Amino acid sequence: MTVRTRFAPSPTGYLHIGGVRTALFCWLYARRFKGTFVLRIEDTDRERSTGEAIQQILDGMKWVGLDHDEGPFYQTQRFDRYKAVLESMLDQGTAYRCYCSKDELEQMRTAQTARGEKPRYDGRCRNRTSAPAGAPFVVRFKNPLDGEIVVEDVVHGPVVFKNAELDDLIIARSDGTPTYNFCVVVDDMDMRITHVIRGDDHLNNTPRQMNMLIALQSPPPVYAHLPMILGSDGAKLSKRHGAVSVLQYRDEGFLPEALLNYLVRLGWSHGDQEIFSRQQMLELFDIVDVNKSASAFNGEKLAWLNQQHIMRAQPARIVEPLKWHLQQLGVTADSDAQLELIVLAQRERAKTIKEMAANSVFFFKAPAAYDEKAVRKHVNAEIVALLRELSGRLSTLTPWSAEAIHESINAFAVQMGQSLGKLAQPIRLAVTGGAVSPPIDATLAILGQQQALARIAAACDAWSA
RNA sequence: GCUCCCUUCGUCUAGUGGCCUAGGACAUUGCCCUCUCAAGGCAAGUACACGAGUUCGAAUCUCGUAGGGAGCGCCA
Repeated sequence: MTVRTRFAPSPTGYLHIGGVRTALFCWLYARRFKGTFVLRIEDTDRERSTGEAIQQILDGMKWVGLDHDEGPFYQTQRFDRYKAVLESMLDQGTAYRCYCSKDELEQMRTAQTARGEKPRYDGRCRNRTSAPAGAPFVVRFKNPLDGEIVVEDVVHGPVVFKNAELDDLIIARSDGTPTYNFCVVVDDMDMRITHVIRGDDHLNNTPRQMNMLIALQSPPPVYAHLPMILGSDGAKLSKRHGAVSVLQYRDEGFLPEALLNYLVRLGWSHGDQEIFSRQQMLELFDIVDVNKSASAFNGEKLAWLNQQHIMRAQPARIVEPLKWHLQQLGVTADSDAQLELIVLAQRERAKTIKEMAANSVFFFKAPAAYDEKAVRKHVNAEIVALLRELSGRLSTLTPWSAEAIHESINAFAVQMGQSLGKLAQPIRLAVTGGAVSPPIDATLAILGQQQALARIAAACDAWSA
């Protein structure tokens, strides 16, 4: 039997972290076992589903690189099929028409709640023989009255439900449209899904779905209910901490591989290993290693992982996103070769590509001003004189490489009886305007001889005035 | 309220009866390295929710308690 998994978001909002984690586990499991990953859009709620949300989900999935083999399938395009299954269930007596009004149901529920019972449908239309002519009705699934149904969940182990606890759920509304739990069952059956991997907020739906599958004489799939992801405060994920569109992480300068690495470690681990490439996740992931408890989202660890991935990536990999972030800051960079050098120089001092871009603007724009506090600390007349002299030497330096620059400055410092630090900081101020940058030799090398010398000269002039 | 699920450092986790005076990672603090900032290295503090039981021995098994979460819609 080949593995078939599915990710089935409902397009009522953007694709967020929780959704991506679910998708990731489905995708990983399918890929790991050479199976098929199906994407299905659950858009039966026409009120809340939007085309924009669908596009967002597709874009998000694409960005993180979770590619599907089949789909996307849309439930709204399968209504005929649902209708057919509905009819056959009615015919076979595994479903029945219920004529109870919403008011009647509401009364029933309040009465039950008042008695301290779980609100549920009491099955009063279950054995109805006469149908009120022309009255509106819903269709309910005829759930078994007694016995037990056990969900053999891969992450939770066996979970037992008494059928008596389950009521007859509505599978078609009075307007004839099918409801979620029913569509899921028909879809999973039709799409021959072998492993249903989803959030554990669905665990309570599972026994009903299994009962329907049994009624349809279709063997239930394997279930794996994933623990939830909580916000950083331990409460439900909200916009404050993570429940934003996954695409926002792209815009904040995160690498998709870092995000996936972070997410895969929420509820899953492989010994003490923290950093996983996409390839390693694929080789090591198994749903049976997933743990049961919910986990809190931690942005700091995500940021750390992001930096780790930035540092490990081929510099060329970072060039495109870096360009994009620079563009956002009004800088157009065209030399990929130079950008690769910038990545090399900056990657251990930026947690995100956005931050890297912000730290790198000076390579493209001469400083408009100099950090006053730093100038006071590092610059005086003597230093300016030294810089002018050093500048003269650097003007004849060839090749203009980091090594050569380092040697030249070092030799000059020794000759003048100065420490390298005494000289490096003022040079840094002159060329960047601030007190922080990559090593001064690399910084000057990337800047280019002409630009570096021009900036030093300009600074000396400014500081002499 | 009822049903179901969950419970190891602040956070993510290792751990499946003796290797645990509980390991790793993020974060925090200190030190080292050092031209700045980082990165890196080293070190420190911090956890088995609680209570019974089983056992020679329990973070690991059982039961109870507490706390947290989910579900109980003509939403998905």
